[in-house]
Order: sequence, then C-alpha cells, then structure tokens
Amino acid sequence: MLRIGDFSKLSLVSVKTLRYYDELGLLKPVRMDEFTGYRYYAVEQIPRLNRILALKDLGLSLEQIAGLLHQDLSPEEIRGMLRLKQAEAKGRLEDAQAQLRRIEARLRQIEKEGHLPMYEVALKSIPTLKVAFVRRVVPNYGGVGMLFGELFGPLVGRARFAGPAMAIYHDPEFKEEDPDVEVAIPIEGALPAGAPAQARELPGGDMACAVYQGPYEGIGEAYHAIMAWLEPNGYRIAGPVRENYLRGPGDTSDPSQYVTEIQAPVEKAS
Amino acid sequence: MLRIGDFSKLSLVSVKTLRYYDELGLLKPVRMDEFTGYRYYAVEQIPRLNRILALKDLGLSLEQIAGLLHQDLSPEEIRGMLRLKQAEAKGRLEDAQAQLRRIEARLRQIEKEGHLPMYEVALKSIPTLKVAFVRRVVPNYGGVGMLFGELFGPLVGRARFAGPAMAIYHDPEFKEEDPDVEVAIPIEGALPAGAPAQARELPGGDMACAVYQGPYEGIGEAYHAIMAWLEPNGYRIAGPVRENYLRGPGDTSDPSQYVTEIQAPVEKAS
DNA sequence: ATATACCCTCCAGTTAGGGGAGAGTCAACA
DNA sequence: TGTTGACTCTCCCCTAACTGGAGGGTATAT
Repeated sequence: MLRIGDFSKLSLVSVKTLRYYDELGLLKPVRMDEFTGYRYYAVEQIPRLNRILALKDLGLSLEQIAGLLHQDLSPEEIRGMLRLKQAEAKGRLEDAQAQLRRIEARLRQIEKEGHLPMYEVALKSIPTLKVAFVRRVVPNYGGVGMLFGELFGPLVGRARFAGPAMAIYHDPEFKEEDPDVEVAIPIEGALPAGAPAQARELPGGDMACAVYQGPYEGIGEAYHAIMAWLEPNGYRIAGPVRENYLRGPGDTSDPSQYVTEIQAPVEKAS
Repeated sequence: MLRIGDFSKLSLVSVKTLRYYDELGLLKPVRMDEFTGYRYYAVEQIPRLNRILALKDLGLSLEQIAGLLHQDLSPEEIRGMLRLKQAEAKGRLEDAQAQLRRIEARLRQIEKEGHLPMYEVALKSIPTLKVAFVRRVVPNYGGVGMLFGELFGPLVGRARFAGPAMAIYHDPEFKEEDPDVEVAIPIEGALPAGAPAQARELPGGDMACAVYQGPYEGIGEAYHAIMAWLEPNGYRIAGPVRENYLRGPGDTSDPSQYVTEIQAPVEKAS
C-alpha cells in the first residue's frame, strides 16, 4: 500500500494527475480511507497506469481511454479506433508541414524585403452564391463601369442584394485590351423580368484572398502578392479571378478609400 | 459602416470570434453605439483582420499577435520571433511523426497478435539517484538473493531508504552463468561506516520501462516487449539494464504477486 | 403594430491538468 | 507525550481560443 506521493514517485506521474485520473474513474486507488480521504495505491496498478499513458501518447483522449479500458473492446474495434487516430495523426503531420512551409516563406520574404508584406494572403472557403450577372468583352477596363450601369440600372429597387458587387475576369491571361469581363452581384430570391442581367450560381471553393485599399491603378501589387503566395504554400490557380468591390465608386468619391478583395480560386499543386 | 453580422459574412470570421477579438483589443470596431452597444465595422478593417489570421496560421498566439500589431516591432525582432516559431513548428512536426510511427507500430502489432500487447513500454526520464550498492560476479541468478542479504544486512535500521531495491546487469549480453550483477538501493544521507556496501550516484536519463507482474522465471517476456518496442520507436539500448523490485520476496511470499519494473537506458537511433 | 432577424452581455463548457489556500493527518524525533 | 515538518485532502481559479445558450434589447420590413 502506497500513499499517493510514493506512488507518484514510482510511476513518475504527478500527484495532481493521479487525483485527476481518480476523479475520471481511469485509475481508482485500491483503497480510500473512509475518514481521512487518503488514497492508497498498490504497485500492481502501475501496469494499468502505463497503459493509460501509452494510449495517451497515441493521441487518444482520456475519455476514449476510459471507454477502451472499461468496455474491453474487441480487437476489431480497437483496430478501427487506431486507424481513426492514424488518420488524425496524418492530418496533424500535414498541418505541421504546411505551417513550417508558411513560416519559412515568411522568413525568406522578410530577409528579401526587410519587412512584413503589405498584403496578407489568406485561404478561405467561399460558398456558392446566386448572382445576377452581365458578361461582355469590353474595349478596356474603363468599360467595366458601364457594365455595372447596365447590371444595376434595371435592378436597383427591384431585387434584394445579398452582398457586394464583383467582377470576374475570364481571360486565361491578363489582357490590357478587350478583356472578357463579367460583372455580378449576389441576389436573394428571383431575378425581376425584363432586365438584361441573367442569374446563375457562382461556384464557391477554396480561394486565395487579398484585400487592397486604394485606387484601381495600384491593384496590381495585390495580384503580385497572391501570385507570390501560391508557390511556397503549394497551390496553383484553378479558375477565373474575381474582384469583390467592398467599397467602390458607389460608396465614396475618394478613390484612395476604395477597398477591393481579390479572390483567386486555387487547388493544391500536387 | 457594417454591423457585426455583415462584417462577419464579408470576412468569413464568426461573430463570436469578432467579439472576442474586440475584447482582446485585437480588432476594435470603428464605432460602438453608446446606448445600444452595437458594434460597427468598416471594410478597411479587413486587411488588419487578415493579418491577424495570417499570423495565427503561423502559430502565434493572439497575445503575441496583439503585441506585434501594437508595438510595431523592428524587422529584426520579427525575424527572431519567426525563427522561434520555426523551431516550435519543427518540434510539432517531429512529435507528429513520432506519434504516427507509434500508431502504426501498434496497428502492425495488433494485426500480428490479434490483441493489445501485454506489456506497455513507456519512455521515462529517470532522475539520478544516490544509492548504496554491492557489485559482484555471481555463479547464477540465485546468487542475487545473497547479494541483497549482503547489501541490506548491515544497513537495515541504520540508513534511510529512498526507494525500492534494484539490480543492474552489467554484462554486455545476457549470460546464464556468472553474471556481473550490482544490487542497489536508493538512500538518503550518508552511508553508515562499516558496511560492505559503497555509495555512488546512479546516473539517470531516458529509459524504456515495462512493469512485469509474476515470478521471476517469466520476466523474459517483458524484456522481449522492450526489445520489440525499440525499433519502431527509433531508439536503441544505451547502457546496463536495471530491474526495480517494486514488490519482491521481502514484501510477499507469493511469487505470482511480485511486481518488477524493467528500465532500459535508451538513446535515439540516429 | 407586429414579426423576425439581429444584436447585446453574461455565464458555462471545452482539455488535461497546474497553482495555491486552508485545513486535516502521519511519522519521526525530543 | 508533545511537537514539528512533511504529506494529504477538498475546493476554487486558471490556462487558449473560442462555441453554445439564456435572457433581454434593437432595427427593419410588412
């Protein structure tokens, strides 16, 4: 019969932990003094404690360990549980690898440029949106404003907008002239009849996103930030890039106050 | 000006999280209605929020992010911080790899034997102990009992024992005959004069440990468990193995109640 | 005027224990 | 036999980064 401190020294497990395991029913002392509440352990309990620690090292929670020890599962069930844990451990491994890559990319960036980057690129899961859209090849980027006029004119006051306006650039590469542009706005409910706009589901998915503040002439910087982010993070572009006009000409007259989010659909570069 | 729900939809960050970041001072809304308590955000705050999320993805705590954003650290300091995080991420990566190896070793074991192993092997850091010891080549393992007699006889009642008795096997390989055995017991304070025992510091370190219950004839199984544990976990033996007699002939007369912990010093197999 | 969607604060809970207060207990020593 | 110091008990609070819910107030469309 050992008092908790001696059992703790033998097993190299803290007294607090032993009391906690007692509370959880994981490892009850063989005897508990009825009057003093002192816990008394026996050396034969060490194998059970070691089993608990071993299962904990495999990534099982204490609750799972309790279930496993009490219910005496079949080897099949144990194998299933371990395979689950294997998958979880693989996930954690990949997460750790990805994080390490991100940190190293940051370090390289800071060595090269001497400061933290201006534009943060974040990976987000964008949901599918129902939008009203107009798509057309226009002579230059100034034509986008006109397209918005076409889109909004007949809609305003007759449709419920469910998000900021956006533009989608469908050219496979950047074109200074004659870009193939779609302008769109998320709507709720049905599209009113008689408008030139059509409705469609704008597919969602994982996108690399950056937010740019300032006039549209300088937005190329933010595109560069996204492009520079892709490779060290193991992604590549997987569709037409969108711009989300969080604050644009309709909201303020000062172009330096424009706020635009660029969203580039990406997929894992195998 | 956006209400918290709209800002949440734009940034894809939950309302709860936004309120939490407000509470921490990480991202205060641009305006808070004095009477209703409503938070109002602006789209220009999205870049800051994205920076927070990016730093969080690098493994920084919110407290560290707050410090970094408020104090505007120099690039040097940021680099130091990132290098620290790099080391942490490498540690997590290794942990995840080791855990995955352990799980896979378990899975193989369970496929081969059809059940969880009998003996759990655990890696423990054993501290250095001050012991009284007697070391001798004896004709066979029965002689160990005699050695204990020699060790304990003059000590009992005159020294303070600080742990269970142990034996250390110094032969580089297992020997059925003429083993080189040291028997020892941790003591507190000075060794009484006139005893044949000597005192020494028994070095600690990382040990692979297994607890065996039963008569000493069957203890080989537990040794096998330790040997089988070594390779999948990436360790090798690095010194003489010890046995810790947690319950032995001095405590019970029933050999099936003996409890023995085997401790094998190990090092990483590079 | 009402319905409902939205917002607020506060509280509790999550893991696996760690730290400490205040009170009681055990064993050795004088 | 008394005392001292080491040990133990329960209880409460704390961790990080939120999530969920209760109870109550607010904005907006019909």
